[in-house]
Parts: sequence; structure tokens; C-alpha cells
Amino acid sequence: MSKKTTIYDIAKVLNITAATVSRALNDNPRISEDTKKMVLEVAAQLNYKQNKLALALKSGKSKNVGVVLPIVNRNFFSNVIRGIEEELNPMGYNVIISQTHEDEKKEIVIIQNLLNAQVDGIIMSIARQTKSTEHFKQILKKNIPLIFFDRKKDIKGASSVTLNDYSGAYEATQHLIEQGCTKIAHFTVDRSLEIYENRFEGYKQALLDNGIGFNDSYVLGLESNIDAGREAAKTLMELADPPNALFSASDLAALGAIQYLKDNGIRIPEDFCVVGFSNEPFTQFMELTISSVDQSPLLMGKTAAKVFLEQMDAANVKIEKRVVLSPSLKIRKSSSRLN
Amino acid sequence: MSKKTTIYDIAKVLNITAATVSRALNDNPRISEDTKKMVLEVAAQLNYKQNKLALALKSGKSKNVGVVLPIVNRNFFSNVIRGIEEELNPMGYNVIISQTHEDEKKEIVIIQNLLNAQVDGIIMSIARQTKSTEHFKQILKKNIPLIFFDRKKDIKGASSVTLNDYSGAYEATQHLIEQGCTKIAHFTVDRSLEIYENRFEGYKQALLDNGIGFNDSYVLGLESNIDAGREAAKTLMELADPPNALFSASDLAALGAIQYLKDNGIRIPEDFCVVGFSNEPFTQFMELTISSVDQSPLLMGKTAAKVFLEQMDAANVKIEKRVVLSPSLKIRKSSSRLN
DNA sequence: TTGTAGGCGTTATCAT
DNA sequence: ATGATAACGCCTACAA
Repeated sequence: MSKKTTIYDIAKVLNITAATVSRALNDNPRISEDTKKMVLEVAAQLNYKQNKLALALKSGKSKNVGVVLPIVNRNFFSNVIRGIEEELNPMGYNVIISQTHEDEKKEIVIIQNLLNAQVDGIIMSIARQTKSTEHFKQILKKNIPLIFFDRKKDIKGASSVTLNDYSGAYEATQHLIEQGCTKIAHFTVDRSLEIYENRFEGYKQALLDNGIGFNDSYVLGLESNIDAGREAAKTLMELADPPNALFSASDLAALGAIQYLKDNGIRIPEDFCVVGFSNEPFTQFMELTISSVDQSPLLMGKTAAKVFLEQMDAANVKIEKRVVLSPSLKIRKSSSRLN
Repeated sequence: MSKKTTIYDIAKVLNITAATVSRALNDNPRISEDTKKMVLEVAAQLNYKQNKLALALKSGKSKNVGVVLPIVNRNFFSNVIRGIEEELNPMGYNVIISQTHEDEKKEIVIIQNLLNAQVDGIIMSIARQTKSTEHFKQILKKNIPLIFFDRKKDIKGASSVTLNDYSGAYEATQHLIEQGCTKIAHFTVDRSLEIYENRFEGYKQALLDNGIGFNDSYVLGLESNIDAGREAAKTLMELADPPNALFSASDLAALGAIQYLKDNGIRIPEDFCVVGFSNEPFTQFMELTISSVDQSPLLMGKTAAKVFLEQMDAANVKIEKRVVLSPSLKIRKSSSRLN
């Protein structure tokens, strides 16, 4: 069809040069109002659209930001994306999404690709298994901002926006204790990840601060799904001295546990209290609503985006920034004995 | 820091020309194995990375695809994104996400922006209120593929991947009838949107085909959330002749209705059967699991991506393609009387 | 097999 | 106020 119209096409029509057209289009002061008006007119007539690619090549800024995360179709991550997009789009940035599927190799390839695509920044949450840090350093070496969210690695020059998982876990456990629970179990997922380790530590510290002995057999590592939760609950209840409460680092696992307990005639919250983590939508939809720690993913996304924007403004001034967001405990039926 | 290395840097080291380097890097046959090897070596040493921007400018192909949808943090949409990304990333495409927030003006601006950014294609689900089609035609005029998913407009040259909402609704209604339900209500959302209109039509036709009179007062339009569902259920049950079943075009509204019914001592499924639409995750998590029509969003995303890839291959051959996916009814407790 | 030169669309730095 | 020119990094005829 009709080739794209360039500033040269406009220039030709008006018998002026492309440079002048460019100035007119960019509100350059060194140009007469008259020619400016004419250029704008012809541009409209010819349906001229700036080619961002050319601009990007020239300026070295692509106005694209890469967002890398394990998987998009999970409530937490899709909310983060939403936050990032809402903050960045109005500033003229496009958001490129890539999924690692928790695969370190894929993560490395993706980052290579984004760097080749000349993204202006990378906002990411690392894959579970990622051990290497070489690819992160590559990013920083090219002097482009790297902002981690939720799952991070401590790397000089990289910023991060995380949740205070420790205090979230502490608060949740404290709440269970206040409900009169004395024997509190904990479901963790993968303590080699900082976030889960911190949740564990918060849980443990709350127990100790309240003079409650910490019991190793009450801590179980499992996958984040319903079946795993059911099974783990079974394991717990078959202990010689079973617990009477659970703080789960996963909402789905918490749900599984609740299902198992109910099936076995254990009343919630009368006999057993449960608090989950993530504040997944379904926790509010159940008949027995589930208490959970909210991670404010939307805010996390927005904050990560803002940190990126700051770094862009700061030009060469490379100050790594570490933002820690406060979780908020949503108390629901599964842990509401009093009142 | 160190400037990015270009093919010129490599050329300089080897005392050859950039063209030769380019050929070596691109497996061009017209080059000696020796120089090729050397180039590759030096490229590795200098940590050379191809600048995709330059390539894009030269070739006119950005290897970016725009994905435009109302909002990302909704189960359906985030699953579609996942499908698209999984299909396109391995083919070397990056996926740019933008949200319209159901705002037509924003949709227009976003598309303008994507066109300026020279995307190679646009995969999108239109905003609710969108009436104009001018911006869609702009896309096609530039000869770049436009693929709608779920919510589409019929435009010459545009492809689409949709769900057979009609048959999904028909099947759901038929199922309710088979459960012995005689008076079936319907929650719709916005019948000015094709998908909801089709669900309504499928519902209506199933009634007629079974010799069941269609009752206008059983059809309510409402927002897709729990409270609206509760309220609408109240309206229904206060009718002189209240229904004994509900086919809701929204899972959340279905949940609201179920909550209201339960609160008022109506037993589900014994007294009243419910089927929703979308197969949201929570429908399986409830104690009373909710029957729902699955939209296979992941497949929808993958299919849309494949259609795009086909169109790219087909070069100038612009064949618009219309794919219609089959829904599948997930029968759960909320509508399981028999057996 | 390799080098030369031009162009993709912009902007910026000189001149004029 | 405007024009000419170079440059961003790459690819590809064409020439040698």
C-alpha cells in the first residue's frame, strides 16, 4: 500500500528541507510560526506519524521497558504488571512482557534478548532456581536500570521493591497467638528463596517473642497447591501432639489444609485457626473466608515503575534504591474466634 | 561506561570491513570459513550484541507485537497473554502489553502509539464502549496484521479468534433443563457486546428448543461482581413466579446469587441450580463448587498468536481468518442434582 | 571472497 | 530562520 510518509515527503511538498520539518514538528524555537503552521498542516494531510524506531536508533533510547517474571497468569504477577503498565504508559514507555517459567536458562536468554532490543530498563522478579548473577551484572554494565520486585538478588547497583515478608509473617503469627492458639504450624514453599525464608523467620520470631516453643515438626515444606496442602495437613494432624493453628506461606496450601480439616470434623476457627499469604481473590469468596497477608502487588508494580523513572531522570547518578512495602493482614473468618 | 561494540569495532580489529563482519555473523555463504571463525571469536571477546533497533529500522520489522486489552489482572486476560507470549517468544517476537481500561479514547491513543513504534502486528480485545472503527482501519491500511480475540469488530481484513459463546450458553442451559430445572433465569452483562448477546441468544434458543417459554422478567442485566449478583438474585426471588435455576454470563454474579440464595434458606442444587461463565479459578475452590463454561483463554491466546504468525508468513497474501473455539461446560456441584 | 556505498527515518551541529 | 550534512548500527546490492 502507500509507503509510510516521512519528514522528507513533507519537506518535498513544501520545498523545504527535512531538518526544518523536524524542527517544526518538535516545537523548536528557531523556526517561524508560518512554516511551522504549514508543516503541521501538510503533516496532517499526509497522515504523518513519527517513526519511533528511527528516533530510538538515533537517541539510543527505545522507550521500551522489559518486565520479566516467572508467569503472568497468576494473581500476584498480573497485578504487578498492571501497576507497572499504568505508571509507565502515561510516560510514553511501552512494557514488554516475558515469562521465565521459573527456568534460569530461559531467564538468561530473555535478558540477552531484551538487551539486544535496547530496552531502557528491566523490571523483574527472578526465577526460583536462579543461582547465577552474571546476567544481572550484564544489565548494569550496560548502564541500564535494573529493578527487582518481590524476589530479588542483592547486587550492587540493582534496586529492589519488596514486601516486608518478615513482618507480614510476624503479624500473622502474633494474630494467631492472640486468638488463643498455642501450637502453630507453618507451611513454607522454598526457603532457598528470600521471601519464604523471611516468612519463616517472622513466624519463628513471633513464637519466641511470645514464649512459645518453636517446634521443628510443625514446619513443613510443600508446593503451593491445594493437594499439597491437604496432604501436609494430614501429616500435621497425625503427629502425636498436633497443632491447633496454621500460618501458611501459600493461600492455596492453606485452602487445602482447611478442606482436610473440615473433612475430618475439625471446626474452623473454633478448633483450629488458619492464616494464609498473598490474599488471593478466592480467600474472600469462600463461605469460610480465609485470613491472609496482602502483598499489595499493584502498589509494588507502581513503585517499581517509579523507581525506574527516577533512575532515568537521575541520568548517570546511579543510586540503588531499596523500597520495602508493608504488608497488611486481612483478618477473616478462618482465624476470627473472638468477638 | 564502555560504549556498545558494533560490527565496525570487530572490523577494525581484524582489518576487514563491516560488511564482511555482517556476513560472518549472519551465516552468509559468500564468506570463507577462516574469516568467519575469526569474526566470531573477536565478536565473543568484545561481547558483541546485535542492535535490534538498527536491524528493525533497516528491515522495517521491529519483531514486536502489540497486545491491547481492557485490563491485565483478570484471570481470562492474563491467561490469554500467557498463551500469546508462549507462542511468540520462541519465534523471536517481543510482546508489548497495553491496557485500555475499557476506554475508547485510550484505545485509540494506544494503537496510535503502537503503530508509531512500528509493531509488526496487533492482537487485541476491544474496549466495551468502543464504537469507532477508524483506528482499526488505520492498522490494516498500514498493512499490518490485526487479530481480535474474544471481543471483536467485524472489519474487512481483520482476523479473529473467539469463543462460541452461543453454543456455550446453549449447552449450559440445556444442562440445567436436563437437571429438571423448568424456570431458568439469565444474568447478562452488556448485550451491546457480541459475546454477551450471543450468550443470551444461546440461552434463549435452548429454552425454545425444549418447549420452555422464554420469560422476559427472568433476564437481568448487571455488572460482573458479587454484590450485583446478590441484588439481582433478590430481584428474581421476589417475582411472583420466581425461577428455580440461573445461567449467569458472569461467575462473580453467579457467586453473588448463590450467596443470596443460601442466606435465604434455598438449597443448591436441590432447590435451585446455578451455572456460571468463564470458569474462574474460585469456582473450583468453593465448598459448593460452581458449574461454569470454560473459555480456554490459554488456547485462545496461542491461537491468536498462531494466526498472526501465519499472516506474517503469507507476506502480502492478506487472508482474514476467523477461528471459533469450542467452549466446554464444567459441571460441578451447583448444578448436579442427578447421580 | 571481500570492499564500497547507500539507505532505513530522525535529530543535531554546523553553516548560511 | 533555514539548509546541508553527519550520525545512530545494520544490511545488501553492486563492484572489484
